[in-house]
Amino acid sequence: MIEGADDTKKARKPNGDAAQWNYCHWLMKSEPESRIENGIDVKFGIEDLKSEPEQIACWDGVRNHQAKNFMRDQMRIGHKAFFYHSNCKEPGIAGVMEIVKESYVDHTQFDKKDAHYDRTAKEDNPRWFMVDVKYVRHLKRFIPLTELKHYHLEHKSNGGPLAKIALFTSARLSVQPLSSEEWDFIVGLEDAEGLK
DNA sequence: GCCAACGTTGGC
DNA sequence: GCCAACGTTGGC
Repeated sequence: MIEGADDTKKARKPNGDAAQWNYCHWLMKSEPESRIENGIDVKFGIEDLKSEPEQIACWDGVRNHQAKNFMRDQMRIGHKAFFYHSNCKEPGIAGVMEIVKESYVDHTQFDKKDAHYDRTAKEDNPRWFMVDVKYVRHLKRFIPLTELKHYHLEHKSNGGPLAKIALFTSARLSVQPLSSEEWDFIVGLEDAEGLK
């Protein structure tokens, strides 16, 4: 069978919204600084991903249905994602990773010792899914949230690729889609000088 | 540490 | 199915 041939199920769109786009660029948030949740440190920054065997890790712990649906229904092998550092001293985009395994059951939902244990999840009817990501590279420079916000506000007023970026229009979503225009604009920033 | 924004829960 | 109360996210 051809890879991804059973797309009827995986590619179905929420609410049958015909206007929904199928994305192939993503932004995924993780916390690079130590924080204890349910007695467990949830720290996982881009350096932690880089240190993993083969620089691959499962993106576990997502406990929001919209974020999960993006991973389960739309993320495909080869898609690129920004590694975003959240809830830290300097929030922003640190680097690029690649999806290397499509969605499968997030085992941590059944693990009482995990920070994101979900007592309502049942083994025969899992609620949460994850993908595997591989470190690709750091951006040539860290792109701080403040800079992205600057362009977002400017583009909202005068037009531009970041006018509707989910980072600000769906700020709390931990797995976000980006249009190709948004992606390209942000990648282009690494060669520009940061804002003073 | 504060708290605004927003997602989830549960009573009715 | 509404919506108030509550919980979480995440910038500041």
